[in-house]
Amino acid sequence: MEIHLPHLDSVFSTDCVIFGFEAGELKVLLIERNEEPFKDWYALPGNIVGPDESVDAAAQRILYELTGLHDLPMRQFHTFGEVNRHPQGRVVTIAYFALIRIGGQKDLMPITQYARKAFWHPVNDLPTLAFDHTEIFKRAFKKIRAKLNYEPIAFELLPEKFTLTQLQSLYEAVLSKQLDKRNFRKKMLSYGFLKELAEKQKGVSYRAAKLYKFDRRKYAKIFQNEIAS
Amino acid sequence: MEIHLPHLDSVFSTDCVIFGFEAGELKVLLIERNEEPFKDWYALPGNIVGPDESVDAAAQRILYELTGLHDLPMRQFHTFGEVNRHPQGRVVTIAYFALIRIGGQKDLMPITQYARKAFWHPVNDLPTLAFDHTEIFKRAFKKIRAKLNYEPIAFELLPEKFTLTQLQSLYEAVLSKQLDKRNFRKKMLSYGFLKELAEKQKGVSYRAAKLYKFDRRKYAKIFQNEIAS
DNA sequence: ACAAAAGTGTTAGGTGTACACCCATGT
DNA sequence: ACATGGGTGTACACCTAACACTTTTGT
Repeated sequence: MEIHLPHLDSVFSTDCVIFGFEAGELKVLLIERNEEPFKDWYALPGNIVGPDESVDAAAQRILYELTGLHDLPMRQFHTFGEVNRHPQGRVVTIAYFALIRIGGQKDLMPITQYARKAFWHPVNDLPTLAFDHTEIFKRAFKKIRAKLNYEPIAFELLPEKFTLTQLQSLYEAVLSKQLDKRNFRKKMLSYGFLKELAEKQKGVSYRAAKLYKFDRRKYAKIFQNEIAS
Repeated sequence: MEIHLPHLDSVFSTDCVIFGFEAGELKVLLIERNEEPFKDWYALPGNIVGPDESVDAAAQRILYELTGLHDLPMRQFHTFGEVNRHPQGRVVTIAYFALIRIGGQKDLMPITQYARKAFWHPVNDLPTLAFDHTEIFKRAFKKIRAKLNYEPIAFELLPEKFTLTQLQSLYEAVLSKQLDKRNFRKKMLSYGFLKELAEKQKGVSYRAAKLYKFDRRKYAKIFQNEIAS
């Protein structure tokens, strides 16, 4: 076929909004940039998509290069297409989010020189970020707040074994509101996808709480009607 | 600043999934392509985004050029970034959907030669579409089915004045299931955002139904808490 | 013994769902 | 008069939200 695409000096990038939960606070993964533009600024991990990789694959690669994290279940949530969002030219960015356990992957370590460091920052009281990353972050935050109520994303943020109080404090942190302890427990347990373990919490100076884990298999069974589409 | 973006021979496009409701059926707006690739195929209205326009603006322009429709409230819902989705090179597409009243804008008329014609097609029993447009359509359809339950999108599809039976048959068409008439009416009216008009249906050979219209102002008042973010 | 968090039930109000008949109108 | 869709109420099951005290454990 002899027809060619128009040449446009345009590129796409991906930006990743990675959430974690630590010390009762919701946090987001930032990098300190080591390249122009916005050198020395804080930013979301993001970079240009290569010509021979899918956007989904690029998001994985770029996150790895900038933070050392790999194989996260990232989900695209919005594409930002304003003409002047990047100072050097036309860059449309496809934004992704993911939620992870901070404890599990503590080794944040940029692989390339684009980032000087990668670190967790509480979502409240974020500094101004490079590019339009503040806007991107806000949209992601809004998205996960909404999803918390109808998808089991909370368990991606918690350790594999957790107490009901930890689960509740995560909900409270994300939603920014207090919840009733009895109602919260009743409701969570009523779903039937939490598996009570024989084990208990250790190393606390008060009555140890039962540990639970999220039973993905049961969840799938319970909600298969909704998932079918 | 002397730094330049890498040159990549890549472009972005937008594709629009426009839904309409007519004769008790949900329909989608297609074009018949008049250019390679996929000349003579049916496709969603879509084309390349220009270098100096935002992606949102491009979606409006392109829809207008291919179908004659303008100023629709289009909403981005997903970006398709596979490497080989376009036979001529790397094209990432940002997909939009909108819902409109078919009656109001009957004059479908391509402005450019890219499309030979534009027409409504029932969503059930769609032919195979160009590119990955079948996949794009499916995702849009899934999205509006979900949204129907928590956003007032139904009223974008109906004429300004409608009967409760029309509203119900729209819900039934989109969700592909029967609803209980009494419960449906009770629920809709209980929201308080439907304004009962003095007027009645005309030209029917049976008891004429009351006409209602969607009161956007009341809706906003009722749901301002949810909308606030 | 005290401090700290774990754990536990009941009630009242509201919401979703199932279900069947008479009414108004045009022909 | 008849055919067609318009319009209406009740009962039961379930879910939500409000609310406070006892129990366990480590120090």
